[in-house]
Formats: sequence, structure tokens, C-alpha cells
Amino acid sequence: MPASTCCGLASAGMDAAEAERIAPMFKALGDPVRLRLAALIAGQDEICVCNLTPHFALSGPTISHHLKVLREAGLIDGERRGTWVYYWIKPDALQALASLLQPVPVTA
Amino acid sequence: MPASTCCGLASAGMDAAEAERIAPMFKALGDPVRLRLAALIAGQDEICVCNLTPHFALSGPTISHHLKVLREAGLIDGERRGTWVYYWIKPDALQALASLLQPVPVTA
DNA sequence: CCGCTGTTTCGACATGTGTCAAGATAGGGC
DNA sequence: GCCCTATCTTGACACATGTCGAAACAGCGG
Repeated sequence: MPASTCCGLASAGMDAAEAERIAPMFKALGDPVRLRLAALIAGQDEICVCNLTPHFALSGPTISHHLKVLREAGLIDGERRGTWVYYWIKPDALQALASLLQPVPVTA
Repeated sequence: MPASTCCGLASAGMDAAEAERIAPMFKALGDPVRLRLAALIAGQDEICVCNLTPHFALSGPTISHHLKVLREAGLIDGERRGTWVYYWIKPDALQALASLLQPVPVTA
């Protein structure tokens, strides 16, 4: 019904509550370190923290902090397996964000 | 050639420089007020600030600040026409972000 | 059980961010 | 030229965020 000039953003019911729910996901991607982390994680089925850290000139705790932000935003998930902790991307979450930015399907 | 398990993020050359360039766009969408502003702006060809402000319980300067952030991120643009200032969405910018989150086209 | 490595949590600090009130600027109408 | 409205800029403030080092925690291997 709305003109839907551009993209999913326009046709989604983006009221205040919905914005509060979704904004943290974009926010999590809004840091260069986290964006690279997400890209690295998305590049494989799963990846060990020990394979992420070497890509950055940052302390372990800082990487861990960023991973926590991404997880709390619902963009990734992870679990400890023995000594190492593995993270993987949650494609549905990314897809949900993508659909807000894409040109609207056909909505007419 | 990368496994490209999930999405554009994985296949994009997301090095540090690219991340620094793109992260601000996600960051701009990472605030609930700005996300709603973007949705409102995307819903029409263009929209006057005077039609945006009433949707929020925020001062004029605050709305103006958020619009500036969105504009500096390259997601919207705007111009003054007489008394009023009009903003419009930049679909290409949104599309660029969407392509990072979408399942990768066919890249195989 | 003890120590070793990988990861997270805690505490602290500097910087960034969202918000407002007050003032400045831009245009239109008298 | 003057005032009025719409918008932006500035200055200030409380609060959030990115970063680190130190310390805690989780498992493995002796």
C-alpha cells in the first residue's frame, strides 16, 4: 500500500518498537572490527577464536568483547568445544537485515 | 573461490580499509531514531524535515543531528528549497549494504 | 593435582554519542 | 528593512563504547 519508493525499509512496519529491536543488529555491524569479524566468520561454516585473533592488532579481550556484541545482537552464535571456542554466522539474521535494504520484492 | 558459506560479506574483499569505509553506513542505521528516519525517508520520493519531526518526541536540533549523520554516511541526501529542507534516500547505498548481507548470488 | 594455553570477565580510562537549550542562519511575507 | 518560521550550529552534559591489563575460568596433558 505505501508507495514503497525504494526498499524494504519503507514497507516494513518500522514503528518505534521494531526500530529498537532491529537497530542493535545494524549497530553491531557498525564497527570496522566487528564488520571484519563478521566477514571472517561468514566465510566458513565455523571458525575458532584462535583463527580470528591473528587478523587484528588488538588484544584478546577486545576481540572477545566484539564477539560478544555480535552474539548479543543475534548475528552470530558460538560454543566451546574443548579448549577452543567456535563461532558461526546466523544467516537468517543477515537475511532479515538484507530484506530491509533491498529493493522491495514486488509489493504492488 | 572462497567457500562463501553464507553471504556477500564473505566474498567481499573486506579488508581493514573496506571495513572502515562501510562500517559507518551500518553504524548510521544502528540507532533506532535514525532507522525510523531512514524508513520514513525511503517511503517517499522526498520528504520535508517538517514532516519528519512530528513522528518523534525529540527536539528539532536532535532530528537535524541524526539527519546529518545519515547524510554523512552517504545514505541520504537533501537540499533546501525555499523555507523547507527536503531529504531523499540514496537507493544505491542501501543496495550496496544489502548485497553484503544477502546470500551470495551464484559466486561459484 | 598442577601447570599450561585459550578464552572470557572485571576494572579502569579516554573518547565518542545522543540529547537539549540557546543562539545563528536562510527565506518568505509584510 | 523587519519580523516570523523553519532549519542548522554550537556548547554543554550524561552516558555509552572501544581498548587495555590483570585476573578469573575452562580444559587438556602431564
